[in-house]
Amino acid sequence: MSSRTPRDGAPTIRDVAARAGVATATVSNVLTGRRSVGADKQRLVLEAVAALGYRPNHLAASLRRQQTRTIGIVVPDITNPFFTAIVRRIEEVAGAADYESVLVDCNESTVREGARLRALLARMIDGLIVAPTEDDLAAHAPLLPRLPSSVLIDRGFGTAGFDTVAADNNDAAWRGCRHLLELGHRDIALLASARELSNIRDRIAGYQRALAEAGCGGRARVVLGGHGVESSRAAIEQELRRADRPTAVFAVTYPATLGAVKAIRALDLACPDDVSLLGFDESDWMTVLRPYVSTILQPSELIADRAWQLISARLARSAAPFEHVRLPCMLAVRESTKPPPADAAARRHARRTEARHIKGRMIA
Amino acid sequence: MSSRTPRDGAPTIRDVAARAGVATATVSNVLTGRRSVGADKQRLVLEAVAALGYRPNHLAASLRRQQTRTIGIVVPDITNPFFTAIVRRIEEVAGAADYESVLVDCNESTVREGARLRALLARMIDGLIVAPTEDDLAAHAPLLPRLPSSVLIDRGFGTAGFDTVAADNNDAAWRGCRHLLELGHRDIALLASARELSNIRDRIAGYQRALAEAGCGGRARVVLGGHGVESSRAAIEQELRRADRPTAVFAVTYPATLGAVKAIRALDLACPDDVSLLGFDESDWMTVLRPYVSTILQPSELIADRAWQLISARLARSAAPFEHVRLPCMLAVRESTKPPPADAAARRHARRTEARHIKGRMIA
DNA sequence: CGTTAGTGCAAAAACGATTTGCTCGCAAGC
DNA sequence: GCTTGCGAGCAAATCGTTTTTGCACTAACG
Repeated sequence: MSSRTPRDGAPTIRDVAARAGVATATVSNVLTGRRSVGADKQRLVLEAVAALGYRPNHLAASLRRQQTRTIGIVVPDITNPFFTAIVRRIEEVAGAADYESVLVDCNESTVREGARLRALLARMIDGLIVAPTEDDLAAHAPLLPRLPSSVLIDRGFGTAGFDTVAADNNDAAWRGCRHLLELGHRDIALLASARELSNIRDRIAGYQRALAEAGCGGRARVVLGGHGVESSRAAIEQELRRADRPTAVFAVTYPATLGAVKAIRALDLACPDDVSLLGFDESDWMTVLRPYVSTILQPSELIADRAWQLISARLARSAAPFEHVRLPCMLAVRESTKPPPADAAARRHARRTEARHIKGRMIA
Repeated sequence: MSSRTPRDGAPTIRDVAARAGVATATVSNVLTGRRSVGADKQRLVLEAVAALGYRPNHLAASLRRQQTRTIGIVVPDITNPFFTAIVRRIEEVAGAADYESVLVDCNESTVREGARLRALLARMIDGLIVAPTEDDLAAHAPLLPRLPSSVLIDRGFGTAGFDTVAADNNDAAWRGCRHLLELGHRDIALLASARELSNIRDRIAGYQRALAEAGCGGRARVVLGGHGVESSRAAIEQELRRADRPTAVFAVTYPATLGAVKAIRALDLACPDDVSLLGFDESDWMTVLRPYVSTILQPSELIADRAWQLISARLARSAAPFEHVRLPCMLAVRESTKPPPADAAARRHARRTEARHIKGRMIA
């Protein structure tokens, strides 16, 4: 009956207008509420909409309005519960604001990140929340001018020109390290992934700061284990095999934490009797693991919330100066961190006096 | 210089055409390769594209072509590693085929699922891969006619008219239960989430089938613990508190598995000495948990791959009859399943004779 | 009583691509 | 030599909305 009822079946705004006997503009106004419409026409339109089961084509609206109500979420590894939680939360709050989220998992690969970012930008997404695989987004320089309003989360803060949201990594690592120092540890190995990430750099810095304040600035042992569980395990296992093995391991990454647990298991070391372990992030399974590992908890949901807030503001054309949010972490002291074994203290003492003996006045 | 160089900066196909001195149709033909274009014009267009840094607006193309090269992925809980793996894989293979994935996490809520599905459909996505929160998609009946080519994964196979991909749940549960039976267990509790899900129903059926084959059809104990870890823990804990507690627990869900571990811990039962545990799905953390829990491994990546294949075919307008793929699971026997304790056998014997005594000939 | 402001509606112009005809040469076939 | 066919290229229509513009009509104000 109406001018066009093609096989794809979806009625258009014109069908509605025709059926209601009004202009398409009126239908649009009724539906969007941008301009007032007389009560009678309003009723006619609504009836026609209901009768036809009309649902506006979001694509056409997006094209016209030049905004898609879609954001991109780019993470290096959705398998990491820290990112899983963030993705989940962002999807939730964005969805509540009627924004769709398109997901990209780059698998910690910069080239994949570039390719997928390119594809994303062609879609005219309105905003982007990204945890980059590298610290310098300039790796994707040709894309940068095209970037919609974006928020960087967790890492990659080497590139200026974005809002950023992250845990207060420096403080978190500082507090974690202090906790170990207060227990009496002096040989604390830090197990991190890679120095190219701003969050990791901050964590290393916090660790070193705590060490320096305790007068052990020279004892920093930073072990780089890469992004995976296995590479982390291998790296820290090697460190734990040494005669002067650390009395405590501070793993500052989720995979590193699991890697450290595995290494300690593999070497048949007792935790925390032989070696203390402090981790980063959390898995439900930790609650049933003995010892229940002490860990630093990042406020992942808060990070997601703030990221969404910032993107929201930018979407509303805010031209406020870039914000750099740092959220405090929680140190959860559980069972895996205890004072170092007595013989370790003795060993340390021996080594120290020996060193004094050798280097003589040089330490003074 | 060109007719329009607005502040949003993005050059359009018209800008390219103007600069190259050709019609927009020619630019389109060069870029899409649908029709042949003379070598000279081709060069001109390509130069103009490069000079302007032109990137086609995917939105406009989608509107015209009536396809967005976007699929939706709807899962009940992305926090569950089974779904995390699937989402990750689908995003990967879809991305490789230049499809974007928009993610929806329904948090096991049907109303949220409906709302988000509605929003998704308005976007003209080309395909949908969904693991529904309920068995019957008819809960969202008004949406059904609008559904693009969709594949159901894991569950919700109560609704006809879709391709489906899942683990062979019946067989998996059968094999799991047989494993426990062969170890000598006769009191095996099945910890599941809810009967409304086809996958759960299949698992229950497989469990019951194995029991029946072993002649213990009457001993089925199905415990329903809901979707969460805590509710599962509470449910199975209650069961384990009973005097005639089961000698083995078969948790057929990822959260149920963790819940069962927690319950066993909470009751201070020894696993597998007091009670055996067989789980479903897997977490990296299991490898460091003692006992290393035996479990059923679903082929999540294969499920994702097959789902994408099916969607792919439908996107290419295949009108083949609906396919129902069932993929075999792997039973990983590790440390948490052992023969039942001797006294349990004794108890069982006692109970049986007692029952005989009471019921007399009735059993015969 | 004339002017202004305000309201409600229809028509038309975006949005930025793809696709459909149509024209124009030019070469091959009869 | 005339027609047929084909490859190239262009103008215009199209996808389905939103938004602007212009018109007609009413109410209020000077």
